[in-house]
Amino acid sequence: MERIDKQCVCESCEFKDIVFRHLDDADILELCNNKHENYYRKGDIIIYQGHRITDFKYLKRGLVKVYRHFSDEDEQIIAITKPFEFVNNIALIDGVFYNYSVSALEDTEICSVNMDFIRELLKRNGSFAIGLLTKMASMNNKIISQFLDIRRRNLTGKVAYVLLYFAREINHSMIFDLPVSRKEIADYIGMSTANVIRTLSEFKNDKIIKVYGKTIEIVDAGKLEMFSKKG
Amino acid sequence: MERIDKQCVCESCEFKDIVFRHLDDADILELCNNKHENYYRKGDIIIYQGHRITDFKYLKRGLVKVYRHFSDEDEQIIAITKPFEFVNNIALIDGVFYNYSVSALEDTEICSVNMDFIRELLKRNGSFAIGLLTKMASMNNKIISQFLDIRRRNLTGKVAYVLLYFAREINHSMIFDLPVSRKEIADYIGMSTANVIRTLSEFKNDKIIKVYGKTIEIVDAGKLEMFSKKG
DNA sequence: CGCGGCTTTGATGTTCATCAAGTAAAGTGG
DNA sequence: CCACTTTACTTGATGAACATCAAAGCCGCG
Repeated sequence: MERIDKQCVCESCEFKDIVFRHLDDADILELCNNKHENYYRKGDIIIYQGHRITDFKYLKRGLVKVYRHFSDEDEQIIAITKPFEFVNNIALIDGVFYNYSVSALEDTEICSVNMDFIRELLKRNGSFAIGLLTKMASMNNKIISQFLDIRRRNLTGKVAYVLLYFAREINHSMIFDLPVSRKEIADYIGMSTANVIRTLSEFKNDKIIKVYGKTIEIVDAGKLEMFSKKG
Repeated sequence: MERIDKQCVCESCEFKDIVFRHLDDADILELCNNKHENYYRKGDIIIYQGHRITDFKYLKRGLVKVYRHFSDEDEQIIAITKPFEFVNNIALIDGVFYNYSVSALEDTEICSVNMDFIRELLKRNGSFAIGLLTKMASMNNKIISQFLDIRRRNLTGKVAYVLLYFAREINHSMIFDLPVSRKEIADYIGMSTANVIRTLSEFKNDKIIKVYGKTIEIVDAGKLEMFSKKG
């Protein structure tokens, strides 16, 4: 109980600055002893839809997709997010279950903190509560905003939009490896797989992008932007 | 400052049980003095997209639509919610603006509490923070869930879904007045106005619903359910 | 080397948006 | 209260956008 751990890794964690900024040293130390890190390989399922929520989880490294099954083999992708963007939507009430799954699109590191401890922290540390509220509100705003962005576009615009999203938000480069299959892009934007592929081929033929399997190079970002704006 | 107000209306407010449950009497009293209630007529705009967020607002009575403009005359409806379901997605950071508007679909009563005071309460009262977090998480889950529900259906299923939503969640009756125009239903489900009307007409011809202007009676909820399930 | 999954492309038909024209309803000013 | 204007609603016809189906190519993996 009185164990002093000078090497507490949470001290230097980037996430500390985002949500745990206002914890004092003692709390950080306790957090360190309460949290556990889990590593997932590409394709592993991190959170199962229908399971009970017991931990507060956030993404430290890697890339995940958040999605909902609605029948065998059929799924809708809610979000594809990178580190420090995803935290689970803790409902904080007993007896609440995940209504989505989360899986790793790349090798991924997840930090879990027991919900009871989070609840305790919230109770005694208001600044922490504000930080967490802010984080959750911002995540939800992003998700809803992206839903609307995608919904108002047509097929061409949707595909252009996600390409730009992957390039700018996820990979920060105009040449990148697609983190998902063609079918997953379709599940993301709510279109059929065949038409997603067709649209990519058209972009390729029009020399707007270059495609090497999973690798995409955006040649003419301006034109993509134009399509994304409504075309 | 020392004013004792035995008649504090917040004491008996239903919303107190939802979010402000864990405030002590002194805080409730202070809340009472910090909050102000606003009344809106049907059609009034309560929150303007683009305006700075200064208050925590929640819906006490009435019905509102939450929506985003993306060009003149064009809007997307994010949610139609009833009392105690809507609270604004407080971002709690300075310099943050609403990225949606809220307007009254019926005569509506909104309670506003200055954000600084909410921030103060969050800081010193963890149970309050947990309640607010829970409320926000649940609201966002509902919105996202409904988005997915609507997206995976075709035109007929979407219209059937919203009719059942209005009947069950909003009006608690199989005969009710539509709180929105046909165009707004279209903006809600992301289809064209003409096709929403066409679908309603088909339901009417098939004797699944009866339509008297804005009044709808669901005659065969089972068939609507069937269409809503995917048909 | 052969199997299975992902990808690609074409052909076909369905679903849906759009346009247009007309009707009902609701607000507005005299 | 009525004529007028405007806005909401309705319906049909047309074409565009998109899903679906099917067949074939590619690619990784055992």
